[in-house]
Amino acid sequence: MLKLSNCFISLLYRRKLDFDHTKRGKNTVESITIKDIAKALNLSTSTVSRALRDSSEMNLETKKMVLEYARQMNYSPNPMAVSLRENKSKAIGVILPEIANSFFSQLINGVEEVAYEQGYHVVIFQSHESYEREVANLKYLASRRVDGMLVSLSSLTTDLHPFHSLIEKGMPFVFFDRVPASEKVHTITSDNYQSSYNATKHLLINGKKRIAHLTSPRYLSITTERLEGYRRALIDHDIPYDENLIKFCHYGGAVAQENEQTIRDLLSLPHPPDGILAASDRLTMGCLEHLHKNNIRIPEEIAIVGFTNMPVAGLLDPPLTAVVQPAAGMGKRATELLIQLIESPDQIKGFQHISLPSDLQVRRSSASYI
Amino acid sequence: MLKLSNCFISLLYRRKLDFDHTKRGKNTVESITIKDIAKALNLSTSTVSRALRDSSEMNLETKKMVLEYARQMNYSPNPMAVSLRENKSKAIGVILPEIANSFFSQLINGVEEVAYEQGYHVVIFQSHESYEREVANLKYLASRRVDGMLVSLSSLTTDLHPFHSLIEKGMPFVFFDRVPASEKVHTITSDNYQSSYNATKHLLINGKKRIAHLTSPRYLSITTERLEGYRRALIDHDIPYDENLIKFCHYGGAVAQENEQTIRDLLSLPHPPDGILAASDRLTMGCLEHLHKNNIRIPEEIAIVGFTNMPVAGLLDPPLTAVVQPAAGMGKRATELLIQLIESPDQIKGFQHISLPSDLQVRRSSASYI
DNA sequence: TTGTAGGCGTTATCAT
DNA sequence: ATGATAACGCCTACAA
Repeated sequence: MLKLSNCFISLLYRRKLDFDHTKRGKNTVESITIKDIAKALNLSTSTVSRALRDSSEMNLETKKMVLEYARQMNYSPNPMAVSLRENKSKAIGVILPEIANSFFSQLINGVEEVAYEQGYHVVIFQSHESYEREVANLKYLASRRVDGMLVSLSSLTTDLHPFHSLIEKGMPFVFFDRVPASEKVHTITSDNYQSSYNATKHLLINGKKRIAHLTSPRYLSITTERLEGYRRALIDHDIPYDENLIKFCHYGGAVAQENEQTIRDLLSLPHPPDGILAASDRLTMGCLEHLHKNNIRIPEEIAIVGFTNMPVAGLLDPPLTAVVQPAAGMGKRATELLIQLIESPDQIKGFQHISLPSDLQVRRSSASYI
Repeated sequence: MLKLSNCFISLLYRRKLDFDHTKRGKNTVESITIKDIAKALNLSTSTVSRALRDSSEMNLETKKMVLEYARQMNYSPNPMAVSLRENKSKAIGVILPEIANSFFSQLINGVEEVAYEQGYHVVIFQSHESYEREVANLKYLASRRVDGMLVSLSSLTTDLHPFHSLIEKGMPFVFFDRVPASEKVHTITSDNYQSSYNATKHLLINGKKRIAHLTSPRYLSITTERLEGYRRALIDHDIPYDENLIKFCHYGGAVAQENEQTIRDLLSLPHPPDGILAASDRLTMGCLEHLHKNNIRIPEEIAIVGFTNMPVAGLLDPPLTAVVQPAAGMGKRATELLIQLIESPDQIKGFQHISLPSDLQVRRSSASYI
């Protein structure tokens, strides 16, 4: 039986000097391997491996010794070797429009929470609302062999072929928020129809009669769902639906110029709106900025309700009525589902379509009495 | 010479069915390997490898054939195998307090831009201002064998040993924004002293005489630098430095309760401040919220200047005078330096300390005439 | 109970 | 010009 001394620890991560048989990456941090442990304890690598995997078919003494030594040496298995063997990377790829956005960064928080808990790491890519970059990210993540992907589509994505071809090849996918219209993918969304209905109804109840809807491109399903909620609320309150009041923004708000132009168009209508329902952070802020610039009183002349997760909504001028989506919750649910798809796909029958409730936070931008 | 038919493409990512000699991860996406190419073209793996690496010592015809086939099959090398062999992961670890924060998410944008350009991927971890989580992330990233790390310290970090021990073992590190006071690390910061000096001077010029400074814990170097700028501006304007007006927030603004209490303490001083310089998003918003709640007029009763990168600063009530840090630029510079440290450390002599200029955007919260 | 051998995908070295 | 081999670190079927 070997006696283990504490000085073992000092060997940890030593740089190997006997290292010239091949030109490897220099200046890399070297860690202890199973082979090192085996050598040190006069065992074979398989025995060490067994001990570390806590096999039952072995001498308890040996196992204890190995585990103790490994602990002292701060051993941790080389993830690259494990990945290579298992043909999985324990990594999840995330593709979304941008992270400098309250909604998406909260979403990522939810993703990370679940992922790290389950031993996955998260690799984040931004499409910046560009279809090309989205597809490039997709390819790169596939080539990096991530175990699964979470995606929120760019506002410009219409061709879903690249996604479907990966799905067919067996890559697990879950879409959230900006999901494809197709029924044949897993999706996590917030209750777009209902929250849009409620927001519109709220404006109507506050006496607004010409409510504009500023939204993302029409081929996104969140757009059509929100539009439908908006439309239904109008119908339920006997207000005519006017197509001139619906503005689809190609870049989903990412391009300031487009926002500016759209809002200007809206305000210069022969019969301009007295209320606006804006479908994203950017669109909402664009509105606010433009109304400020033109000294239009909010909500008296024009009321605003915006989809936004910004924590400062209440500190804006005026305090902003907001549809707050359960971003972190959506990230968590999506990740839970994805990991299930990765680890036990047979348990999941059919395609999941999960919808979580949003929260309408009423403030002064839509209700002058507050 | 083999003739290549287009149907090769359909083989891509096929699921291998002859796959029972060992229990591998099921349901994984299988990709084409060098071995597959070799078999298909009746070559050895070494020849294929050589062709793919564009070796000059080989038949041009063969090379062309291999490359064409690989292209058709959409071959991409298995990064796990490459990593294992090269003992490097082409991954950069990032640890920072939180991503749901304009400054940090812009910082990440900068990091990603450079990293992906250079073929690295970025793995992001949040400390959520907890020292324990920070250290746990550090260990995890080390065990994942990232090639280098970018770190912005949690507000509670005082013990830098875990970092230094990794640095000694050869792990490349670059700190940004919240950097250790030590001279013996690479750092990227904004010009904390100067921007704080300018902001304070701006308040003084606008007639404020009792300026409070709401800031992060005192052992962070950004705190001492900003404090020094503030102090110097007071001295230069013959205003006495009053310790009661300096409030260090243990959690750097992350805990709303602490912010609230701190601001309340400040306002209930026998001689309360008429101006506040707040050192972070959270602290600034905490102030704003509290002043709103108590109907204190900004800037007449109390003026505010805040360090913040929020794009909506100008839409707040009142529009907020902001010290805007070059977040994306800091991320880029940090990543460039880190990649240099990883790939050619010999080129870098001594420790780099890069400081980038901030921008003071004057709005109504500090200047009633605007 | 433990050791040996082979393989995951890639590439450098040596041999042909 | 090309092929065989070994090695990166880990795991496991099989042999001892």
